[in-house]
Amino acid sequence: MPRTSDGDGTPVPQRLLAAATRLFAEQGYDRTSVQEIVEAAGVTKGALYHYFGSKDDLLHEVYARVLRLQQERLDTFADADEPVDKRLRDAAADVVVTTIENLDDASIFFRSMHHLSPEKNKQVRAERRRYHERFRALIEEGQQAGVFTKETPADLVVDYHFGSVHHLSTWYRPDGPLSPQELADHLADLLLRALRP
Amino acid sequence: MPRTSDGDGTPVPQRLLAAATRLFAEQGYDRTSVQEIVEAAGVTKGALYHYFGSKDDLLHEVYARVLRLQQERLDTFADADEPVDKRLRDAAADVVVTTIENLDDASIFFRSMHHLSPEKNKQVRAERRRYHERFRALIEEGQQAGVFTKETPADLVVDYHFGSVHHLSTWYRPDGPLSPQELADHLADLLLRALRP
DNA sequence: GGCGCCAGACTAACCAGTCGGTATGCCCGA
DNA sequence: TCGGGCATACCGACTGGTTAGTCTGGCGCC
Repeated sequence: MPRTSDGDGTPVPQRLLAAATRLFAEQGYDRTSVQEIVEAAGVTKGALYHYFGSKDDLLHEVYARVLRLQQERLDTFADADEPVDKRLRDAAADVVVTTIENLDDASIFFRSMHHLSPEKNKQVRAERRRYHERFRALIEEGQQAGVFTKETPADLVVDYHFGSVHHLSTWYRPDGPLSPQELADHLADLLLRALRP
Repeated sequence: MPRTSDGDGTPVPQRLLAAATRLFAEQGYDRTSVQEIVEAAGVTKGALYHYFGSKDDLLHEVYARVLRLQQERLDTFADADEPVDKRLRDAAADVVVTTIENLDDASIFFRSMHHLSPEKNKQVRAERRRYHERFRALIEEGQQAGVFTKETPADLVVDYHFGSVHHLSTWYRPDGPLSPQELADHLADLLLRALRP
């Protein structure tokens, strides 16, 4: 009964995406063969190339999914009806929690950018920039309002914080002493303290 | 006259290392063929395998060089005869400058760890940990002395800062408005402000 | 009877590492 | 001072294995 799914109920494209995400995170993009992916998803190459144009395409889909999710969440927090320092704090903490919940995505995101074709890379960078700008705007708003110090350019602060978020996939261990939320609170504290006038 | 160097004066092993560093940073480890490396260095495979055991070995050498340099510099700053907040500030700013001066090394470092053989990976991690501990000790010393807040565990602060340093290779552009030193000062400021009690 | 969905053999390209061979300088005995 | 043995430094063709992507065909639903 071949009809976009079998065995378990999830559709083939999603199974492929899930398998690819896990394998890319574990072994890296180049070290993962298309053969491995299709075996992990319980299908064959025919299926993969039916739904995706190339291996590169598969990677691009992973990026698209992550970007969409993060942007949505940021918008939610940034648009909330709260004082700017609370909005920033919530957004900063949320991105940490979300990243931890999708650690595979995160390690792929930063480690495999250069495997995307130039045009897809450009596209991802553009979306990434939008995200960055939104976050920066939040900080600038606080700086104008006098809630945050103006000593450090907002751009730098954003990169400082996201550097640490990016780094999470390198050192965070689920069996560590801190829950994702506790960790997120700490990191958000660091950011907010660094912004204190 | 083949005798460890020719054309320019630099010895062949160093030429190979330099070529490999550049290419690994530009294209990633897997995307760089041994053939490309030897061509960039102006030799052939015979030469490469004469000096290095494997492609993996070459990568390991890059890591060894970076680790040695960073550890040396950290030790210098941490052992200085200065108050703890100045020592931390200097160390934190120096690692930024050094990283910018060797951006290729930095992007390889975090992007290609998983390409090292398991045992070499372990070795690199161990050395990395030593570095981390030294830095953490500095922060803990300040916390004990009451110069830094104890609100955030020292470990976390270290990862927070190095996350941003790591991230540098992603967004830093030499033609940007800030000199490496200015940027380093800003990032060190952020760290110190986040640690203010 | 056609179309979406997929299987799996096949191909053309590439790549790390090997290996037999060559060239050069150095040491040491005669 | 000569020469021959030996080590170091390197060359480049070759091999065995792997890989992304193609293509032909078949199965079942509408």
